[in-house]
This record gives sequence, structure tokens and C-alpha cells, in this order.
Amino acid sequence: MSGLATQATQDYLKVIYQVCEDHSRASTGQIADELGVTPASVTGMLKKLAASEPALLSYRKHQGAVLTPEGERLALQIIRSHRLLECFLHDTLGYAWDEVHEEAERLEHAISGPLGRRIADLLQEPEHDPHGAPIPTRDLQMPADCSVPLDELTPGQDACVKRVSDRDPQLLRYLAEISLIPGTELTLLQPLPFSDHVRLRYGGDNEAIIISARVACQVFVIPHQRAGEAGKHDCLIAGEQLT
Amino acid sequence: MSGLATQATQDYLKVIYQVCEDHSRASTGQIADELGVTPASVTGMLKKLAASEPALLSYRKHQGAVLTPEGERLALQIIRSHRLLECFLHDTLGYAWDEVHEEAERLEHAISGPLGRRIADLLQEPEHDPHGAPIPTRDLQMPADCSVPLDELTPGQDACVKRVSDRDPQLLRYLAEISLIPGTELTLLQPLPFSDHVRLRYGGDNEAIIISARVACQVFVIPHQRAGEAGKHDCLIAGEQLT
DNA sequence: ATAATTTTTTAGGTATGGCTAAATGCTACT
DNA sequence: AGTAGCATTTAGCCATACCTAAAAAATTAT
Ligand SMILES: [Mn+2]
Ligand SMILES: [Mn+2]
Ligand SMILES: [Mn+2]
Ligand SMILES: [Mn+2]
Repeated sequence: MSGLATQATQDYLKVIYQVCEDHSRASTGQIADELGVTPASVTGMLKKLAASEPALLSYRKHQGAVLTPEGERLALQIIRSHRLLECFLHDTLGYAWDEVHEEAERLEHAISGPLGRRIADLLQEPEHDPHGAPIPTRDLQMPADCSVPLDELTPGQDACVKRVSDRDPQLLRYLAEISLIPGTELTLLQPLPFSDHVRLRYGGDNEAIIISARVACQVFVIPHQRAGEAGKHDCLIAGEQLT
Repeated sequence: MSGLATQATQDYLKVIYQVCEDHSRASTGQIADELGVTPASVTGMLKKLAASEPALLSYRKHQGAVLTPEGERLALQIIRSHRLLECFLHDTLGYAWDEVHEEAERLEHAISGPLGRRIADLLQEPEHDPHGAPIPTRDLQMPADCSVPLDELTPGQDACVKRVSDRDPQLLRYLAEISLIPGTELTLLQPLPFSDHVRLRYGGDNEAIIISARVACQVFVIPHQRAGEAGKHDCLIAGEQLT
């Protein structure tokens, strides 16, 4: 699992996979931002990964990269390892949810296939990491995720928090503090005039809370079906409708 | 714990520490053998580690290396991580004792200080790894080890297995099979004439078993005090006599 | 003491994965 | 269509850590 690709290769593939979940191709600049390297470095690396045998991605000048099936397989392996490790650190070792990502970012490259499998067995094949992100299955199928950013909800709509971004520990601590965590049922209230902030109602006390757009766009929710409305956010996965 | 030294540096320091447990200095060739690299590569690395600020070892041409206090501190950190990980893989994840070393060899470079501490807490500060090797304490003191290779025992002498070499998984499986494991009480019998093999008696059935010198020199035992004899293998640690 | 053998070092090279600075290509606006 | 601004690529460089082959030093044998 780790011997075949270097740590740099693994991190590139992972980031390209994740960028391509939102865009059709991963641009040089996006990859550079995510990895914290210069665009020039990315160009060099993309050329190498495209030229490797077998090719891990396809690259066209000025148009970024998309993974080949082989590249995607490796990306899913490393994403599975990363998210399993986050679960393990959180559930078994008692890490807080804002501490797991950084540790997993290094460990993901060091664990063997057998160790990954043992961890998955111990945790009984968890389906989501501590931030709610889906874990690719044992045979590397990525579960569909039909969540949308909280700030794309229409006012008055009900939704359930599916996952939150795991990048910023500070954000995670804030979200834990206000209990805006996966599983939370909420209602988006009317927008604040002359503001990009957003008002929500959720939780036991059912009080309204205001969060900034910077936070709202990092929280992903599954909108609830509204009576009589064919929601534009319906979850259609392999022909089966989830609610 | 990991960010300060590269993986290569950590492995060099660890190997040099371990070679220096037996010899006063670690020679270029010994280090090369242990790490599986060429002597030329070792020469280059020793120069760099000696020139680094702070110096991690002292190196004199044609005379190998010894660690500085700073190098020793890093070596003990990585050895502690390695052995804690071996315990963890064995005790918590159910790894067999012949599988832990290879996995720990990679993980030791990836875990953070806090993760090491959590593992140590979970296992309640174990004192030995699954092969019986002592684990440096939290404040990086290496417990004294006064064991000797089994083949250096004098015939007729009683001893207790302290630890076994963890290098060769095949050897470990063989030792587990014949139950020659840490904690085993044994008696060295008379040597086999015209042979480098060794005869022992131990275990429940109390039957004699013959093992080759290649195996015997990888099994380390603590000789028992013989009545009336001031054993040459007495354990004198910091002025305190252990039995 | 000299010669043969082994060990270690030097010299020169490779692959990886970064960097900066300069050149080039794309895109959107006038 | 021309051009300004931005993104991307090219060119040249650096550090790490490994290699082989040849030279030199140390050790061992004669
Ligand atoms: Mn993560
Ligand atoms: Mn990573
Ligand atoms: Mn080991
Ligand atoms: Mn190692």
C-alpha cells in the first residue's frame, strides 16, 4: 500500500481526487494551494505522474489533471487509510476531532494494507470519519455524498448536518463548542440583511444562532424533502432514492 | 518528534545506538550492514550528521561514529517509539510477534510525541517490547539489560530467557513453536561433541532440545546465581545488585 | 618488514521533490 | 482585435540520500 508510491505521490493523488469531486479537472493552482507547494512544483510533478507506467493521471498543459483508473485506485486507498486512522485515533485513542487530521496526514503513508484492515475490523468497518466524511469501502467504492454547503440552502429549509471540513482545527473546536456537528438537525432562517452571515435554529434549546459565511460554507448538510416539492437536492444514487 | 530529523537520520541514529551497546564505536561497515546500504553511503551520511548543528554524532575517519548526547536523545526517542508501537500492535491489534517489527520500522517515523504518549498510557508504560527488549522510560532512560547470549552460558548453568532478536520473522516463528520465549526458565546441558549445536532442557515436559548456534546466539538469557559462586554475570546496575 | 586482504573514503552520478525568476499562454474587458 | 491581468510553464538551481568504481588507508598474514 505504501511501497508502490512515494508520500508525495500519495498526497498529490489524494488532493487531485478531492478537487475532482467538485470540478471536472484539478488545476495546477488548486493542487498547489491544497498541498502548500508552488505551482511550478505541481507542473513538474504532474508531468512525472502522467509519464509514469502505469500513468496515474492524464495531464494537458494549461488544463490541469484528471486521475486515471489506476491513479483513482491509489487515491481511494490513501483516503480510506486516512479516514480509518482518524476514526481509530478518535474512537480508540481518545483524540479530539480537531487533532486527528494532522496525525492521520502522516500515518496514512506509513501503515500497511494488513494494518489498515485490522483497524477497519476493530472499528467494524466505520462508514464515516469523525468529521462525517464517507470512508471508501474495503473494495474501494466511494459512498455517494449528496450534501451541500450550508450557505447554499434556501431560507426556511430544514436539513441535517452530514459533514464538516476537517482542515482547520480552530474551526472544528468552534463547531464543537456550538454543537454544530454531524447529525445535527437544523433550520436555516431568514438571512441577515446587509450581511453574509447566516441564521440557524437547532439543538435542544432551539435558539437561533448566527454564523459567518466563512463557517457556513465549511458545513455540509443534507436538505430535507419538503412536502409537495421535488427538491433539487434529492439524493439519487444508482437509481435508488434516499431520503 | 519526527519533524526534527528525517527518516534516514532517525534510522542511522537508532542503528548507531544499538551497535554502540555492544562496541565502543559503530563502524562504517556495521552501520551499512544493519541499514542495508553501501559503506560509501554511510560515510557520506556520517559526515553530514557530524557536521549538523547541533552535531548528532562524532565521526573520525576510519574509526566510525559515536553519538553525542543530542544524538543519543533522538535515538532513544525513536527506539522508545519503535518498541511502544510493537507492544501496541501485538497487545491491542493482535499482531503476531514476528509481524510487529517490520510495521513498527515504518510507523516509528510517523507518530507524534503526543501519540506515543497516548499509546504508552493505554498500555500503562510497558517495560519490554514483545521480544523482551527494554523500552526507554518516558524521560528516555534506557533500563539496564544484563542478559547474555545463550551460547555463552557455561554448561550446567540455569538461566531465564530475557529477550530474543526481533530481526528475522522466521526465527521468531521457530522460537514460538518450540516455546523458547521471554520468561522461559532453562538449563544449558553438556555440549554436543564435534558440533556447534547446544542442548537445553526447559518447559513443562522437561525434555531436552537441541538448537543450532545460529539460533542460540540470538536468544539472550539472564544466568541464575549459583550457590556459593560469585557469578561473573552478576547484574550490577548503578551500585544495586539485582538477582 | 613487506605483501595481501579488507575496510573505508573519494569522486562522480542518479532520482526525488522542492524552490525562484523569467517567459509564455489564456481569458476577459474595452 | 488588442491588451491587461492572471495562471501556468520553463529554465536553472538546491538538498537529501542513495549508487558504483576507483583510490587510499588500515589490518592481517607471510
Ligand atoms: Mn482528514
Ligand atoms: Mn499525507
Ligand atoms: Mn523491533
Ligand atoms: Mn525505521
